[in-house]
Amino acid sequence: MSVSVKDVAARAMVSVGTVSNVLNRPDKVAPDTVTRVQAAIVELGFVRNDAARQLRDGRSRSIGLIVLDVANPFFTDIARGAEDRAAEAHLTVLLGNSDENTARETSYLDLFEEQRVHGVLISPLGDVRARLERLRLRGTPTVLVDRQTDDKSFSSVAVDDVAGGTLAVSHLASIGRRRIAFVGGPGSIRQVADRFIGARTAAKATAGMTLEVISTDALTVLEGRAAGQAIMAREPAERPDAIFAANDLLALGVLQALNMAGVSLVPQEIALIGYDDIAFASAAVVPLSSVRQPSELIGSTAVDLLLREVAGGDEFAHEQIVFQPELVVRDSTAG
Amino acid sequence: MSVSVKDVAARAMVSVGTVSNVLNRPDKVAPDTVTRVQAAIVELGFVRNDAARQLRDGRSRSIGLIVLDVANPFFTDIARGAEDRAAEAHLTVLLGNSDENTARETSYLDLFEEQRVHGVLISPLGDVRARLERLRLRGTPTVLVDRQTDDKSFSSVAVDDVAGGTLAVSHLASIGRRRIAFVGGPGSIRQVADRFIGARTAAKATAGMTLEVISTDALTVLEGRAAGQAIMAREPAERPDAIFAANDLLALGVLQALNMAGVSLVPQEIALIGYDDIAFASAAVVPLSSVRQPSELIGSTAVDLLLREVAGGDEFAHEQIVFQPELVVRDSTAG
DNA sequence: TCGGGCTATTGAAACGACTCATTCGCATCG
DNA sequence: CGATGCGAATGAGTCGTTTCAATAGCCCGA
Repeated sequence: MSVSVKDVAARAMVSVGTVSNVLNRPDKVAPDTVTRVQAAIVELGFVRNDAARQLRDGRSRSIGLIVLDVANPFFTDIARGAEDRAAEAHLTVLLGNSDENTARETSYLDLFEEQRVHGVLISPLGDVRARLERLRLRGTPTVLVDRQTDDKSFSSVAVDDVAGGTLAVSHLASIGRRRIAFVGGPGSIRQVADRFIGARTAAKATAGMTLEVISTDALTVLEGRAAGQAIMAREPAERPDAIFAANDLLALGVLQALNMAGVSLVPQEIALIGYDDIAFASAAVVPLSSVRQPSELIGSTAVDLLLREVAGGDEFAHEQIVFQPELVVRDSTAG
Repeated sequence: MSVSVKDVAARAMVSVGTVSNVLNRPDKVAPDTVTRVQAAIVELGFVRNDAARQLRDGRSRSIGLIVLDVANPFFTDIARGAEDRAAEAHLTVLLGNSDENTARETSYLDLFEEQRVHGVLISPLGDVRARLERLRLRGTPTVLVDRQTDDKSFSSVAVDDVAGGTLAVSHLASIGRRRIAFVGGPGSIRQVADRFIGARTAAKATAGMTLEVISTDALTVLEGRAAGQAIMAREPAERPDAIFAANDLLALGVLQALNMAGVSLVPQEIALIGYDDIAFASAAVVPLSSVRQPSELIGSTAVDLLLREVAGGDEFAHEQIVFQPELVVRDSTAG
């Protein structure tokens, strides 16, 4: 059925070893032999069988990436950064979407383990530490993405979410807002928790500021809309005068809800700021203020760290890289 | 290093064949043997090596999906639909992003071929027919996504883009617009070409309607913004009174540009309609009218067709499925 | 007690590429 | 003319799983 090195060897009248050499170290083979073998390859339409290669050297040429939500441009940007850097190292990225669901997260880890993946990049959801330790014992290193570890046992690439939260709420304070609502959840997601901590810090530092939490079940446009509707259901006096949403998807949802109410409340009545600065933020009903993270850079850096771990072996000092977020002010927090 | 069936067999004091049977047909094995083997598996932390399985049965348990742009929510939706359906059949989806770039497209096809992928779903860019024929000869069927074939030699799932184009422009006509601009490109992308054809048809059917083309190099927010700026650079009298953008990303970009100009021109001066109805369309500065496609359904249907081809063997009658698009009217074409 | 009919288990072969110790052929040198 | 050195080519063995024909063991009926 499928053409194998053996067929190529037969046709070129050389041994399989030579074919393999032509494929992998052509300089070790006499020029005319190379030509002959390559001709045979073309004539027969030979294509390497990756499974056989993988079997032989015990690991695949892919790295697994598990993100919380592919529908979130922040993560597709990370994926793109990772993919580009991986391609330079002749590696492929397998993209898994945990969808903020631990079962899916686990099932992707299972898959990656069966595939003997080169390494794993993960934006973890549940408590996967034990799992990752096991992978490491097997020789598959992990880099945590968008998350710092408490201990130093893993490499990680993250953005300082506490600082980001502070950035957002300080900004709201600076435009005179005092009754802040934090929209986000579940709190088990570390990014959400940290952004809230940062927000709380800033709130405490501001005289007369109150901070309430409106919690959501996921970081999606839909959940944001629900939160926005809950706010609009209140008496106007009971509403916050500023909202900090844990990410842009939520913020856009909130914005939709506030706008469906008819009058345009943002930013006069209610200021709104999101997080991630996805491409759509600037195109929103009211261009959205946000906290920008260097997403592609996160992805490519994660791959760099991973490759370093792969090369370094066990006795590698894990590295924790933390980027700083950046405030982006637009109309939604004007005045 | 890695634990193999052999180790499990030794520990459970059975043969490797029996371990394999426990893994694949536990009903053929005596109950207490099953228990013993499973215990050994847990104790040793055995995980199947996928490469070896693939090598054995000649193909992987993945299907390859090549899309034009992962940053476009339309395609991530398709991917999600495909992934869910594939998971039901215990298959994985490898997502490749051609980025509207034939070199990348080819390189993903190479990769999938080396991986002996189960089948390929592709939203083709260049002329890949020959390539796909070759894959088919190797036993790897293809389903074209978001594209109908001219001949009937491939299965395909598509949406009637000509109808969609007509839908959009007829709608613009119905709200009294006559000087239409079509923003889109490159024309080599079939979706773009078809939507334009549909637009032209509708334009011709409308008395006094003119249709100009403002062409772009890609279907991105950035390109859309450039097109919008080009329009704003004109004398107001020279500007169109309605814009049909080939997709929502472009439309959002155009919208940004028109809005940066300060005054809010949409929809009074210029009506705007996009295509795809991505989730962000309704959250735009001016909620965007669009033409909706059933994206997740496209993805899952494509996998269905693919599986049918895999099962059906060579003598399978290829199926062409065409969905109808649907007009979604929002503020950007109000009045 | 022997044989037939079961079920449970075995173990070797096969999948395809890669590696590496070995061999081959040839030219150069003493 | 034999020894030495060197580049080129070889081919068996390996990776881990699955398959399948063959075997082992067992019970039951004749």
